[in-house]
Amino acid sequence: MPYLTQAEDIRCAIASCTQASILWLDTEVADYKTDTPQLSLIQVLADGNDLTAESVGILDVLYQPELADEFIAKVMYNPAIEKVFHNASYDRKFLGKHKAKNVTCTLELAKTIPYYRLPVPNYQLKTLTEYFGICPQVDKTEQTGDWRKRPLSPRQLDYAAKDVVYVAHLHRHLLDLAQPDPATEDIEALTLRYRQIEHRWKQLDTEIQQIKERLKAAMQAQNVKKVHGFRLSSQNRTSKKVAFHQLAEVTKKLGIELDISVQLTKSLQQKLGEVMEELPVEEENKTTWRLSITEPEEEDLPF
DNA sequence: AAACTCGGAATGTAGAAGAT
DNA sequence: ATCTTCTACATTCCGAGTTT
Repeated sequence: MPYLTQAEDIRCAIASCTQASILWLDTEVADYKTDTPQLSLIQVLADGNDLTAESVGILDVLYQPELADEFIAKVMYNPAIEKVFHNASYDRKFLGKHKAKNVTCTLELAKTIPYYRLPVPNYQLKTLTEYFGICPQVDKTEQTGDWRKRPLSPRQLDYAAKDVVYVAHLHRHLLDLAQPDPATEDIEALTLRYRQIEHRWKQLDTEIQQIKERLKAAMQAQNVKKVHGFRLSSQNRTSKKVAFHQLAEVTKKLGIELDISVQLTKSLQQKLGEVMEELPVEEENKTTWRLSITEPEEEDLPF
């Protein structure tokens, strides 16, 4: 794997990055626990056909932050290049913040996939990598290592390179599980599948529902605040209201500018009657869709 | 029957704080 | 270094009443 420390080599690598349409990335940070964390490495994988640790570029920017800035300006700010990270919000802090464009996060992507398709206890890179069989056993001990010391140990470089490779493979797997295009969905198949699992679902759903209610009531009655994994909490809500005419009167008297509009419900509109015409009423139209499902016909019960 | 409305409850979300 | 959890706030959902 190319481990680059010389400025000209790194510049060259950045230049070739700008030619890519998609990059898989990871970073390592020195002094991450202090209030002055510093970018140590930028690991880049540019070739989608060669997802191996040997093709990962490791850019050592710890003592040459101007090269990191160059990377940020030329790659991170460029909306034409898709940048894929795991937990991108963290790396973003060091790589361009909100000005970074076209950033994809495999953590966020994984979270959008429903549990039944991706049944994992958490979305750590280690967990997902092992779940998809990308690597049978991921060693994370280097993660909290010292990324300021130089030279870096072979173990550290190996870890740094592998992490990006995992991200790239994971990205592939997640895209395979992504939502199908509504335009080409098989509606017939979906309705059939719905009827198939409807019965089982209702049984489980109603039971879960009832268990939750019983637990809530029982914990309240027996004053149990928590039992392993279940927590009962309460919150008070206080809301305040004033009669409309009083609010209008006071604000007018004191000349208070309130930029508020009032929802004109059907009944209000009736009360206002013709006065409606004289008001600068703001209209907003929106269409909402809802799916209603009726009991299946007796004949075609699927069970 | 079906389509609207509405309000409160349920659920989602962003960002900070906390935990290995 | 990477997530998970927490909290305040926003958005969506859903049942029920009303109208078409």
